[in-house]
Amino acid sequence: MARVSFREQVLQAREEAIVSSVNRLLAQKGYDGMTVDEVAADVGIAKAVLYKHFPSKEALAAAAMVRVLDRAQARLAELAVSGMSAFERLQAVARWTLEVQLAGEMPSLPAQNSALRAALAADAGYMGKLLAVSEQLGEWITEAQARGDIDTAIPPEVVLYTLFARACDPVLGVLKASGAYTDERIVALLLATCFGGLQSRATATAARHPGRATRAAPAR
Amino acid sequence: MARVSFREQVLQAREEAIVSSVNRLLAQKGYDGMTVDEVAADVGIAKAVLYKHFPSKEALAAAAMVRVLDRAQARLAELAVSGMSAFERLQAVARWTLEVQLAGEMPSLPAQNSALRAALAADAGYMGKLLAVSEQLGEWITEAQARGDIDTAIPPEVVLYTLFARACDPVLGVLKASGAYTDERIVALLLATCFGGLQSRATATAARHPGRATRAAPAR
DNA sequence: GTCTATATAGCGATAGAC
DNA sequence: GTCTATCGCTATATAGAC
Repeated sequence: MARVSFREQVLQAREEAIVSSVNRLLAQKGYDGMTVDEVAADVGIAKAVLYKHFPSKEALAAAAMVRVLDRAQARLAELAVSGMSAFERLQAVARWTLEVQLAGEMPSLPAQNSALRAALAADAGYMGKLLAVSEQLGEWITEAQARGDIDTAIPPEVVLYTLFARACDPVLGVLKASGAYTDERIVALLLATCFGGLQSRATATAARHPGRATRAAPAR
Repeated sequence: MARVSFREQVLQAREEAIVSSVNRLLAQKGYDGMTVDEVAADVGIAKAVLYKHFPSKEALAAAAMVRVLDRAQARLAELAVSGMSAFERLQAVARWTLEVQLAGEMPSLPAQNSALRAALAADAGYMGKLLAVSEQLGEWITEAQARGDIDTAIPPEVVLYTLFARACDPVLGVLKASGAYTDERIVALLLATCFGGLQSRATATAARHPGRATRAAPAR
């Protein structure tokens, strides 16, 4: 039957608490900076207990990534029935990732760490979620391109990677640390640079006509 | 006198070899992934000798960063007398950083590592170079904005940070690893997304007229 | 089942031999 | 002056007490 014992509920609640701590610590200090002792102390349990739930530090990171992908999927599901255009949905997703980052809840993993990346690639749950999210976004990207809202000269997967990269763009942290901008303004600025680029619209339009060379190098 | 002994020349040459190795290893494995033993082995000297030249691993990283900033400064000096517009010079700088990254010669430091960041902030050579490069770029940015080539709604320092961030954009590594693009095309694509944004020009122009909401959120 | 205490290993940094 | 050998510390992971 589907009956879940009280004991199992307690265990699951603690697991959630662990993943939540890992998520925040990964956002604050990154993977290499986070220690397992710290996680145990933050959750309020002994390290040995932590290892009863998760077999390794890599598994902890994977669990945190799965949770953030779960949340992303939930946000995608909301947007799917929102009546927004594909382009607006993509912007809304980008905005959401920036807000998660501002809230200090976006786990950051090192770009290059062969052991960790191998562990993540071997995690079926992580890879499945990542694929599902990527496919949904890919659909919206091609739709936005078909409607003429996203530059068709950019391959869809490059658009996808660009959006993923913006979800952990260090510029947000720098702007936040400078203290010169409100959170709202930071989000607006980063969305503008991501979707609109640095170039002014006037220049971009003028560059469409041959004879001038001020436009950014075309994506051949 | 300015006479430099043969011995000192040898020491300086070795120092250059050390920094060169550190630079490449930082680009390959990142700061946390790089070990001092590895550096010594790569240079072909004993670790103790390494510590005669540089007092710590952090100092090694700082030296590598100073060297890359030196090279950036040299490139800026070339561009300053090139006859290009400010906007074109900024694009040329961005292109150069992408090419350095493609060549596997862009050292990558962790975004969050208090000890390392403190050491870098305390390094006068590093901070001086960083300031000099930033100021030169800042001049070009404001000039490009005055000429209407860069969006004036974006504060100059945000443009600066965006360019710095593109110099270590992980998207380049992903595209390179996919093997689906030539180096030239990768550079073209990343320059296009950075300066031109994801949005198509047609949509961007249409959005200038009120009544539609397809443009990226304006930078208020 | 939970915690204390420890095993094990890797890395930054150094002392001492030649 | 250069290298071998090692120290000391930290962090992941585990065994055994209660």
